[in-house]
Amino acid sequence: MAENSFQKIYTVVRQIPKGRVTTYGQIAHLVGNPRMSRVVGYALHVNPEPGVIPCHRVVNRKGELSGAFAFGGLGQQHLLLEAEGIEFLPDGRVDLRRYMWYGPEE
DNA sequence: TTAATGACCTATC
DNA sequence: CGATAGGCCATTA
Repeated sequence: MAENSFQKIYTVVRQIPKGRVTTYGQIAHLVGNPRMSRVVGYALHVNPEPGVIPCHRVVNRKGELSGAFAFGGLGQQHLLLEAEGIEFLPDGRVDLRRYMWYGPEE
């Protein structure tokens, strides 16, 4: 099935521990294709199962969340991440140095 | 099947 | 340091 790639991405995103964030490139790396970063964004864009897939824990390389949020907006993103204990920098980004999730190894 | 698009990343000017 | 260009992969039309 062509959705295999998507399924893998959703699985990885679902495995993200609470109170932690990761980047599209990192997810792509966990999926097995470090260059699938764009496809990762596309997979979350369609977001076939909102509420099940914590897209708010997926940020870009800078630590910023994508402008198009399928959950309800950046406001929801801010609340969700804050509710998980994540602090936001004055720039509106997340501190990847502390909350960057490097994989199921933890 | 070909062409175009995209919630990205990296390199260069 | 900030902005621009190109590249990579999969999905959709």
